[in-house]
Amino acid sequence: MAEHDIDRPAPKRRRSKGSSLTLRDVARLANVAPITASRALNTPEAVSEAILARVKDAVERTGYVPNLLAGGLASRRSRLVAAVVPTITGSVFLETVQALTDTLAAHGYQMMLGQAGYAGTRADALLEAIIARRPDGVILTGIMHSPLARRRLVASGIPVVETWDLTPNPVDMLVGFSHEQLGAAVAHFLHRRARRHVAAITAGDERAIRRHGAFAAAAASLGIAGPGALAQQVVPAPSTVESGRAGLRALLAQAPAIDAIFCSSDLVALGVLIEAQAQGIAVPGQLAIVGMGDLALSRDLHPALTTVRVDGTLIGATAARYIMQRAEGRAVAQPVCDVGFTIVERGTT
Amino acid sequence: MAEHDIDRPAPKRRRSKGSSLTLRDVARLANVAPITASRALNTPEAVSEAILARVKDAVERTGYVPNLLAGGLASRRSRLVAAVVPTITGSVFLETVQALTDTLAAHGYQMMLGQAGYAGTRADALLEAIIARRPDGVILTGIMHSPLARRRLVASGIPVVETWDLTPNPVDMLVGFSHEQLGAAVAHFLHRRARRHVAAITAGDERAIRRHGAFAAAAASLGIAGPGALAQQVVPAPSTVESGRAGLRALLAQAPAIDAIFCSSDLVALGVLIEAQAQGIAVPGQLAIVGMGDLALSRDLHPALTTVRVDGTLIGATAARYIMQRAEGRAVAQPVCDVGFTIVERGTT
DNA sequence: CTGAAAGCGCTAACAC
DNA sequence: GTGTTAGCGCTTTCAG
Repeated sequence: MAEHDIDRPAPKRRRSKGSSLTLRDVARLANVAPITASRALNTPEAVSEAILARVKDAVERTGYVPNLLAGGLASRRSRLVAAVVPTITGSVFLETVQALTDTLAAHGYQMMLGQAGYAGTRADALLEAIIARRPDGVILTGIMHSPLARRRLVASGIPVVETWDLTPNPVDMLVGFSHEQLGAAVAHFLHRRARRHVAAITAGDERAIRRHGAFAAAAASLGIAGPGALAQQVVPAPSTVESGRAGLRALLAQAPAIDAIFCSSDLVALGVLIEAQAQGIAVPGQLAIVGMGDLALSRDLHPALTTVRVDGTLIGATAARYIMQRAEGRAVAQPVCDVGFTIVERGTT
Repeated sequence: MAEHDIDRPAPKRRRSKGSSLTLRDVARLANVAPITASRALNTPEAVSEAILARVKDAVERTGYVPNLLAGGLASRRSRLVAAVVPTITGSVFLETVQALTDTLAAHGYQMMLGQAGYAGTRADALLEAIIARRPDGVILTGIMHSPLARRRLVASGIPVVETWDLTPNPVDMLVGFSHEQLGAAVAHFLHRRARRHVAAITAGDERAIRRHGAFAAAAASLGIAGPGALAQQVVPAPSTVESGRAGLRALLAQAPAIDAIFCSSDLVALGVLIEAQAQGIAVPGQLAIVGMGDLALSRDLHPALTTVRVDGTLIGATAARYIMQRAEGRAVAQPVCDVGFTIVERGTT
C-alpha cells in the first residue's frame, strides 16, 4: 500500500454510472485518438478522408451526440446566446426573438430566453443567472439598465448587443433606431395630413415616453398640440387593447376636439379603433389613428391601421450576426446599426 | 531534465490567458478548500456560520459568478431546460413559454427556446442541438413528432414533457387537454345556443384538424352540420387575421345559410369578425363566432369574442414542475395532467 | 495529418 | 464540518 506510486496510477473512471456515450467510445470504435475524432467532427477539413469516414461511421452507428457543455468548458465557447426581453407575451419584440433564434440556430448556436419584467426587479438576478452560463453573447431588448447589471456585464467581458434603441453610451454594440426621430416624424406626418388637434396614448415604459416626448415637442412647434399642453394618456406597460379603449374615453373627456391619436403600440391603437367604432366615431373621418409596431394583424383591420413599422427581423438578424462575429474572434467594424423606421400609411389616417 | 519526476509535477495552469475568476480564487481568499467554498454557495446549511460569512464576503469582494457550465459537467445537471415551439410569433403558446421561463427562473433553471417550424424539417436538427446541451428536461409544444426525434429523445434519457395535447402514447410526461373533447363541446355549445347551420375555419395544423374533426362529427350527429358535409375552410398555419377574413368570404360563397363559425384560433376569429363587420353582417345576430385560445385582446373586442380558453400558464407551470422534480431525482407520481378547457361565452354568440 | 498530455472550473466520493 | 482526490467530456498546446 505505497502512499505514492511512482507510475501514475491508471485513471479509474469512478463516477461512470449513467456511463453516457462519449467521444472516447466513438474514437475507440474508429480506431483513432479522441482528439482525432474531435477534429473529424469539428474541423473535418483537417483530417484525412479515410479517418473522416471511419469516425462518421462510428458516430452513425452509436448515435453519438457530442456534449457541448464539456466542449464549451474546454474551448471557452458555449455557443449559447442569451436574449433578454421585458416579457414575452404581447411583446413587440417577438419578431426580433424569432429572427435571433433562427439566425443563431442556423449557425449552431442556441438561444436562452430570459424575462426581466417591466419593473426591473428581476433584472439583476436574471443577469447573474445568464452570466453563470457563460454565453457567447447577450442581447438586450427593452429596458434592463440597472447600473449593477451594466457593471456585471462589462466585467464579464461577454459581447453585448442592445437593441430597439440608440442610446448615447451603449454597453457595447447597438442595433436600433431613434425613438425621438420617430416621435417627431409622426407629428409631422399628422400635420401634413391636416390634423390640427393631435393627442397621444402612451404606455408607461421609458422608450414610449421618450418617443411621445419628441412627438409632443414637434406637435407643439407645429401648432397642432391643442390649446394647452398635448392631450395625453399614460397607460401601464405592457400595453393592451383595453388600455386603448379606456384611453380614448379618457382623452375624449379631457379634450373632445382631438382629431388624431398617436398610440405607443398597435394593440393600444386597436383598442382606440374598437372604442371609436363602438361610439360611432368615424375613422379616419373624425379621428385619425397611428399605431406603433406594425403587428401582423394591423394590416388586416378594417380600416387597416396606419402605423410605424420597425424591422424587428432585421434587428434580430443583425444582432445575431454581431454576436457570432465576436464569438468567432473577428471584430465588428461598425458595432452600431440604425435600422430606421417607416410610417406605413393605411386606412386609419 | 528528468523525463519522469517521481513526485507528480505541480499542475501548471497553461491556458490561463483570460484567467477568469474561479472558485479557487474565492476559496483562497476565504482561506478554505475549493470544495468548501462550493458547499458554502450550493448547500449553505452544510457549512459553519463563520466559513459561510468568509466565503460570502470573498464572493462579494471579487464579484465572483460561478461557471454553471463547469458545474453542470461535474454534477451532470445543467439546470438548462429546452422548450420547443413551432414558431414563436403569433403563437398560442406564448403564455406557456412565459410561465415556463418564470417558473424555471424562480428555481435557478434557465430556458433555451427552439423553433421547430410548422413544416417539421428543422425538428431533427434542432433536437440534436438541444440534446448536445444536455438539458435537464425538454418541453415540447405543438407538433414535433418525427420518429427519429422521438428515438433520440428516448435514447438520451432526458425527461420530456409533451404539452397542449393528450396523446395516447407519450414519449414521457404529458400536460394537456383533449382536442377531441374540445371540438365536440363547441358543437354542443352552439347547438344549445340554437345555431343550426354551423361551419368551421381550420388552420392546417394537426391538432386543429383533430379538434375540428370532432366538431364536425358532433355537429353532424346533432343535425346542425348543414345539408351535406360541414362547411369548412382550411387555411395555412400559422393562422392570421387575414385567413379569417378570406375564410369567411369563402364560406359565405360556399354555404350562405351558415349561422355560426368555429375558428381554430382567436386571430382567425378576429378576422371573421372584422370581415362580418365590413360586410354588414350582424354578429351575433346573423352569425355567431367562436374562437380558440382566448388571447388577451379577445375580451376587449366589440363585441367581445366567445372563445375556448386553455390555461396556458397552468400548462407551463406544471410542465416546469414536472421537469424540476425529475431533475432533482424525485419521481413524478402522476406524469399525465389534463388541464381541461373552458368555453368563455362573450358577445359573439 | 495524428497523437499525448494537460487541463477548462467545478463537484461526487470518500476520508478524517 | 472540512479537506483530498479524481474525474465530468471535451479541446488546447505542443510534439512528432
